[in-house]
Amino acid sequence: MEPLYRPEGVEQRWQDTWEAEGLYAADADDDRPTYVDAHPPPNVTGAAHMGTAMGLTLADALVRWKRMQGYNCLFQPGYDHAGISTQYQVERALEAEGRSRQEVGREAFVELVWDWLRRYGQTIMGQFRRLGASMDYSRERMTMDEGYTRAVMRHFVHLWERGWLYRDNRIANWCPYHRSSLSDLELDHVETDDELVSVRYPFADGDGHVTIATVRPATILADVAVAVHPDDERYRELVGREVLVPFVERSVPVIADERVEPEFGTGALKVTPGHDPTDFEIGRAHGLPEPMVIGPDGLMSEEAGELAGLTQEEAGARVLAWCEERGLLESREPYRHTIARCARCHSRIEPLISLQWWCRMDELRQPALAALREGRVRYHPESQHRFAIDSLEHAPDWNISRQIWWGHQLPVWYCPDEHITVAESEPEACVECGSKALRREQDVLDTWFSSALWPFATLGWPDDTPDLRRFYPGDFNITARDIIRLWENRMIFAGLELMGELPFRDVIIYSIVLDPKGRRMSRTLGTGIDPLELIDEHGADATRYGVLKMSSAQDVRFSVGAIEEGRRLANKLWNVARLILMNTEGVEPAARPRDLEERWILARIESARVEVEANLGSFQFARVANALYHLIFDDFCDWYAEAIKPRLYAKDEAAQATALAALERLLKLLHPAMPHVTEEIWTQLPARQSRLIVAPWPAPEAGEPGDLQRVQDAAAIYRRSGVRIRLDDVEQRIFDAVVREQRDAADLEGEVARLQSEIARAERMLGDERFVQNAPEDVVEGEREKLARYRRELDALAG
RNA sequence: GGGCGCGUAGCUCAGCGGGAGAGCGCCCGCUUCACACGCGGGAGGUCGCUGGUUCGAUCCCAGCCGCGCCCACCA
Repeated sequence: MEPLYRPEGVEQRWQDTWEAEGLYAADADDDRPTYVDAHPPPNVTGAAHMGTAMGLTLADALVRWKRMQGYNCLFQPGYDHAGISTQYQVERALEAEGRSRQEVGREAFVELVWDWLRRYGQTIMGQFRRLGASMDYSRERMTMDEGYTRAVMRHFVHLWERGWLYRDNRIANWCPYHRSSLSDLELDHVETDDELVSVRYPFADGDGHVTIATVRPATILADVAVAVHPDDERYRELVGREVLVPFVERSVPVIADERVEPEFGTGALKVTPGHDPTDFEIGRAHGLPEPMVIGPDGLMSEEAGELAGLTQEEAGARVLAWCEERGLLESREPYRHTIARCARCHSRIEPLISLQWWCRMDELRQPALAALREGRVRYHPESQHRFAIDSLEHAPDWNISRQIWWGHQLPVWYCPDEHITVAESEPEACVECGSKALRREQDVLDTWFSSALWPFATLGWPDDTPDLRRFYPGDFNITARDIIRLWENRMIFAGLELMGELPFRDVIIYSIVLDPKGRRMSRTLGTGIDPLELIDEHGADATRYGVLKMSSAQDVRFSVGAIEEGRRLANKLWNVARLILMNTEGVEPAARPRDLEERWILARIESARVEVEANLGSFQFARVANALYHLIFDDFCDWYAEAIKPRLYAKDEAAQATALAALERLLKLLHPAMPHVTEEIWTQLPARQSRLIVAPWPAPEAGEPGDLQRVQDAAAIYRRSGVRIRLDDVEQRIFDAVVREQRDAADLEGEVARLQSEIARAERMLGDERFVQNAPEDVVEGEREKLARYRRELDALAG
């Protein structure tokens, strides 16, 4: 064994070995209790980033822990076809060759995407393996593989039969680049410098005008009304009158609607149902027409008359010029506001009316809401639980159709009379009129419509499979905060609706990893950090440890220091293992504690076991990392190992056997966090029955009462004394003796003074009736214990 | 605009009602036979600000100030 631990070859070897030996595999015939994570499937064309690495590490630590506890673990790997995102990447690649998707045609384009996936996809599972994620890679799935597609079709048909799907002309976010509608969740909102213009709308029947403000003068052409707030004194008498829309000189009514914000602009709103979501609602409420003057390409459409074909900027300029000539342009001022852009291609979003498929949320959300409110499924941390309930409660109907080509085509057919037939596979005839001239809906489903099925579609649903019976429901799901509404809540209601059972009990929301300057890590900003580079440089164990350590708060700054700490920890563990292994040849591990420090370290490891279990169980991973670090550095190495060294050199068999037993337990506790280095050391221990990855997790063990306390007292004094251990002396001492020995060399005066002042302080507090009566019992008890300890220490020093 | 969170040692962060902590960095001393990715010692802090509750507040409450993330149709 080299003195410097080098993870490079070691980690790769163990990853290969564990997988080859089937230790990651989940078996439906294995009837031990199950532990299941249907892990978030990354975008098939993506690369792992820090968030991916964090979610994966936390999940893997839990899975490894439970595997050692004897659970039949399923850690499910796979990919999401990620409709819009993937299509966008392939389109970009096409454009680089000077071609467009339209030229290629739909069928060929979809084939191209598949080719692309075969070539560039499938890289993330390599990254997952490299981090040591103990997934059952033989079960890899993709949300568009054959079986999964059947599940998606069944999902759609099921919702249709329940009467929760409908097709309607509604205003939707439209991306002119993708030529598709987008859900609200697929947008970015970007601050933009714009211009707010005020334009006069003259009364149709006389003098005077109403002034409105707009940032999009081109949409004036599609105005159908001017709206004011019903309580707005300034305009009350105008309601019911008619005004002339500039440029088109169409007469439209002034109406009253509560959606108008009297404080904004002039308090009068031009109503353009075709191009604005609020206006659309107002228009529907008042039965107004819904003309559109902007087309799917973002340019002015035929309905814009002489302005057809112009960009919105050009058209807007023409409209304003027209107004200016007639004295209708009141003002133009710079205006900064946020506008919606496509999260993928950053095109400016056009709200347009289009024919879309929708999923009604009213009934679907109810069982999920009840489950959340009753705590049958819990988000961690608690604050996210409240957010999840709130966003599910207010979720509007779900636009599930997308006008793109890559994805699950809706299982919907239309006859020439536009009757709708919904079926899992191609029907023979229209269900209403029997017509055989059916054409299939061209739209595809929102990616999340399929992702929502992940916890059970990966197990074979809609078929009744042994896997499904064994591994559903799962135990937890772990994800980033911004996915709660997109995915987590939808898995919850889909699981309840289709399986009749919640897909998991716990949802863990991990930290958002910011760059060292506190900005969001982003590939486009170049502020991302590639986990693979970290693994190459520091090792997977070190990276895992660092990620655990960083995972405490809601937003965390990336700090390479945490990963370096992990590397030092791995090295430290490696070296203390060398010390023990080099000096215990031919000895079997067995806890045979004789001296106090031996009883103490076993008790200390036991207390660490309790701490690790409690914190893994409550998903407080940073505390796990912290507990392990101090256990190893402060207690096991600096103290225990130093103390027993002479006995190891002297081939004291009881000490040797105990050291091996202690090391064994230590490795087990550390394995979920740092699996590779621990397994590597494990194989070098004598008489191994199994791999560490499947070795039994330590059972609770009773120690000698008081051991931990007594040695900690001695250690505290010893450390403060400033005297280093002299190895030849250590062998003979038991700790009470050590303390006596040290006191001559120690700064006794200072130590005694300090203890006396502490004792005085504790006595003062305990003598204060207000404290004893008012403070919580455990606090008072804590003070009593401190007082007792200080007195013991003082006695020990006094000899 | 709404929600959530954060301001503690130069940096990254723990602690969350009774002694101000860790790791890194810095200073001093150690080629001690597991480890210099180490060992021992040390310097460094009005615990963002202002009030309140309490015998006592870094910790609880309120209000400010600063920062971040998520969300959002004020034209």
